[in-house]
Amino acid sequence: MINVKEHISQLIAEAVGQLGWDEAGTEYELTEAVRPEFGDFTTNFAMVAAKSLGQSPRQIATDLAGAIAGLTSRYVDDVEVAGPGFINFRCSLEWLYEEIRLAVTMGAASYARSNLGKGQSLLLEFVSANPTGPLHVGNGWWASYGDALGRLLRFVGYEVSTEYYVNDTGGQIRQLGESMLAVMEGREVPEGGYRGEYVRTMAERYRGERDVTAIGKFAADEIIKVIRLSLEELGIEFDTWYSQASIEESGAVDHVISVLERQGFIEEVEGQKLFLSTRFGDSRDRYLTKPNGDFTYLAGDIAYHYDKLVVRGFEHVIDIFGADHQGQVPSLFAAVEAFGCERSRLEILLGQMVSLQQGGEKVKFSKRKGNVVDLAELVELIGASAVRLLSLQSSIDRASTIDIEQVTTKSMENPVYYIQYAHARMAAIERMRKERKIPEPKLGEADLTLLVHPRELELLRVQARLDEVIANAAVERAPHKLVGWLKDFAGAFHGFYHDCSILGEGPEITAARLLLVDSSRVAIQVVLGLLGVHAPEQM
RNA sequence: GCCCCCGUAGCUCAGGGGAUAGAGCGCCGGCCUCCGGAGCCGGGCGCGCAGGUUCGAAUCCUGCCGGGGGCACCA
Repeated sequence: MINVKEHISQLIAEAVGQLGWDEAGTEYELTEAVRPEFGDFTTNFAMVAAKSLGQSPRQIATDLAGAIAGLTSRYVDDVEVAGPGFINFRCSLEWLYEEIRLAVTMGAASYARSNLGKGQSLLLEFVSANPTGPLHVGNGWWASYGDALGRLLRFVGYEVSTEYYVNDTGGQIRQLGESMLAVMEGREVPEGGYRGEYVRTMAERYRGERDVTAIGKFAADEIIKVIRLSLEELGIEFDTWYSQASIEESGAVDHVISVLERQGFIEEVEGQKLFLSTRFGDSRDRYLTKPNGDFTYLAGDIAYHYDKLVVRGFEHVIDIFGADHQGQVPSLFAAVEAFGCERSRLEILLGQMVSLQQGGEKVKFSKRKGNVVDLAELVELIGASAVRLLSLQSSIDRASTIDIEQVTTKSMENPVYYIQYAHARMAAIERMRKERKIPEPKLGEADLTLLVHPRELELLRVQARLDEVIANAAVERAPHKLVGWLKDFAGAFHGFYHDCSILGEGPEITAARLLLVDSSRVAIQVVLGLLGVHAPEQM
């Protein structure tokens, strides 16, 4: 079994050689044709090489197409020049049937896998919301993104660990403790404190000492349990939960500061440690300690990254931040460089802000009751699959607005049903096959060349794109491209299902179509799995 | 003031150097004696503005306009 595109690339290389052109380094593209009359694949070779060959694109294309046509190929039926100098390849349908064989023999566990990552170890940190309250819908959006990205990178051959960095120390936790103490003593919650219902609930359950630090720790631990649970309900589990407090207690922060000091990147200013991050392109130097001697947040974060890159030694580290944290990006990169790591080993992905509205009205992410801003509530309402697919539809580079009303009441706007329905139909066909006692088709016996209906071919074409879609989504850290593929694929399947009777047109065509359905099912399961969306047997 | 992201159809968003820019929703019409109609088919003078690079720009560069987010010894 071969990859047609590689095959065509070889033909091009061979033809170029025959023509005596020295164009080995030409960065041309070989892409799927955008329209049927352009064949199956297209290359822009002639346009790209025009300058260095000193000939017109049309002339180059004509010569090259002629040379390629002289080569024998099992897959390429026809080569022609079109437009400004495109070379279009028309292929026999065999390459599409190969896709069925691949999918059916490999199954959902290995079909479309690759080894782009070459086993590189990678730490993916995401969500990391402060344990001062339950997760809101916005957290869930990025959580789905991070989880899908992790699955995707694992699928293409990275050795991925996922991690949640727990900010279980510092001012916000103290604030949380003070808010709870105030509730317990019947006082007004202090300015800037936490006043959600959950604070009251925890206060009622607390039995320990009336000490702000102890209470804060208790509360953070309780909230982490809640967070963990709502993530699990979304289908997300982390390999590790990494405690900020533990880093500070272990002396790792002191250690990393001494590392920076030895390199001469720390200056003492009135007893405070100042990291000279401007030397590494930051817009200002950053304090690592406060006047009272406490570490700043950045100090802990630097120690945390030192731990990831140096102590634990991950080859590559990805952080997913909200755009509201972009300010810390230059400082972190400065620190990474200062403690002696290649900048490129750290990758920070910024998700643009997620906001909520309810029937046109903006809704604040307040922790008050009433609005469905709580992630767990939304998951309960529309299900994990719907939440995940909804959040994975668009790029994280775009600030998105979630309309609670639209998402919850007019759920037809959610493509999850359309996509899952395609899978449920595939499963239904299999049930019907058994019910009608139609024999299970065998790859070696069935005649796949019976699959010539435009709907069948369209379905296979979409499926054949999957490799590239996955690779692209992984490289661009863009799992939403998988959703785009799913929509196309589900659409192609529904069209096929509508126009082609699978079980009713005689045993030969039935066998071929059943294999096509099997193949489709493998493909869709792979992608649903990457997104963490359930593939239902029936709906 | 400086930095990051985004302006694509009425709305929500894909496409991010290639040949005629797409989908969903909404709106208007069709399609079930037949494997699930949560489906299928048809209906669309839309890339914020102005320059530039290129054989070719929605896509890359510059400027402007508009929206979001940053610019802490907070987290």
